[in-house]
Amino acid sequence: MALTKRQKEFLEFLAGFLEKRGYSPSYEEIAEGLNLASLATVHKHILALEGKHYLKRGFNQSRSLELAPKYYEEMRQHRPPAVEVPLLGRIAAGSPVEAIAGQDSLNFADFAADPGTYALQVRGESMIEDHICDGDYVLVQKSGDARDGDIVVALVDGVETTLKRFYNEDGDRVRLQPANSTMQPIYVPKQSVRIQGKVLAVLRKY
Amino acid sequence: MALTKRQKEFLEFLAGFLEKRGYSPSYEEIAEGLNLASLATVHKHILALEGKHYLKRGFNQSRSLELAPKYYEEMRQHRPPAVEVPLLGRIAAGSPVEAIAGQDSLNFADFAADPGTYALQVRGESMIEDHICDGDYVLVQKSGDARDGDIVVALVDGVETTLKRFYNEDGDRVRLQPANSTMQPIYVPKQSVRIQGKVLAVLRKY
DNA sequence: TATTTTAGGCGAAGAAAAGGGGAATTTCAA
DNA sequence: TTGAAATTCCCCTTTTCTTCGCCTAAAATA
Repeated sequence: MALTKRQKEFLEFLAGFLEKRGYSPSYEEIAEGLNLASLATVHKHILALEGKHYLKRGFNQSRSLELAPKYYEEMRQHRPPAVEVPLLGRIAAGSPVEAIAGQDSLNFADFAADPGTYALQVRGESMIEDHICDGDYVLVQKSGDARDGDIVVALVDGVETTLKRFYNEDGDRVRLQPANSTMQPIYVPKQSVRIQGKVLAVLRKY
Repeated sequence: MALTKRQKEFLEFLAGFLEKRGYSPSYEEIAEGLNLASLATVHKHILALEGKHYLKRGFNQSRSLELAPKYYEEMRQHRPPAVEVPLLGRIAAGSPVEAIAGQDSLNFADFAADPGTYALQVRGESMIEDHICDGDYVLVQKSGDARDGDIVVALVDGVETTLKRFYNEDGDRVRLQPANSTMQPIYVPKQSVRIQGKVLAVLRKY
């Protein structure tokens, strides 16, 4: 059972009211919101939408309108091309899977929410102690600056691009710290390093 | 029962309308969208497509057109829900970004391509030497069996669920190997372990 | 090749939903 | 008890769907 134009407007008004005010509107308020002169019309819309299972209500109860699950399902479908997988819980060695309260899916769209996000594939072992391995992908958000401890993509002297942890040092210098005890940190003047982005996430495919 | 050219156009228009507006178009609107002068023609198309099970509708009901499951099945290959980020190249310590030939974007849909894919958040350090850390998410593909060396979600004795590397051993036993030298491998008879899935990917958010 | 079927199309008339209104009535909770 | 809110009844207009002929071209069939 599909929605009509007006019914969709009705639901959107209701969703907005619920969202903003936290409680159900009265018929009077709905009539006002939708430019209707008669409460009978409001009532009819409610009966229709209840019949289509888009909303629930209590009979003869004031301000008892609720959006039904069907509404939310449909809104999720139509809106973002969300690629998501169910997030079932947490797993640890030797214990059953714990369920996670609240969040119940992992949405990839979150990772690419910012239009300036891009990916790089990592070469080498320079971040191995941060558990970023050869072949992993890093999702990088374009950003001109970084805070201490951020993992950044840095352009040094206009030629070398490296993946390192970023730290401010005394005397207008910065330290670019690899996460590999066999490698030395790089100390460079602030002016000769440009932060191209911060690592938001790491992705590894097997 | 295959679609004709015009019928395909019809469905595509309908899908577009539904997607954008969130409700079904009227015959009038369809006629306009497809450059038809008569509502009778629209009606005929609808009857034809209903007969072929590509859409559902309510008799005599306004704006009640819905795409049937058959439509989505058939259009699946046409619909990459493309949440993707550009993949700019490879990065290594001390060298410029190399461009990657061929692949130039990282598509998240690939990770969840199989409908049985789910995510788990990792607790603890038992896979730390495989660079899977506390808090990381693993994407798991449901699968009853595993090959030696796969990282699997295994249910042992019907109670314990663990994340381990899987190896077949002599004598109808399997070894579940943590990637942490402080922890011991588990040896169990094949019958008392059930593989719930294989880890396809690891995801870490900062 | 002649004939029938089918997809696609046009217009207009008729019928049923959907949308809307006014006013009286019932309900519920304060 | 009383007022605010929900429900009902009856009526109206507009929108939308359905049906009935009638047409052409292409495809299938005899």
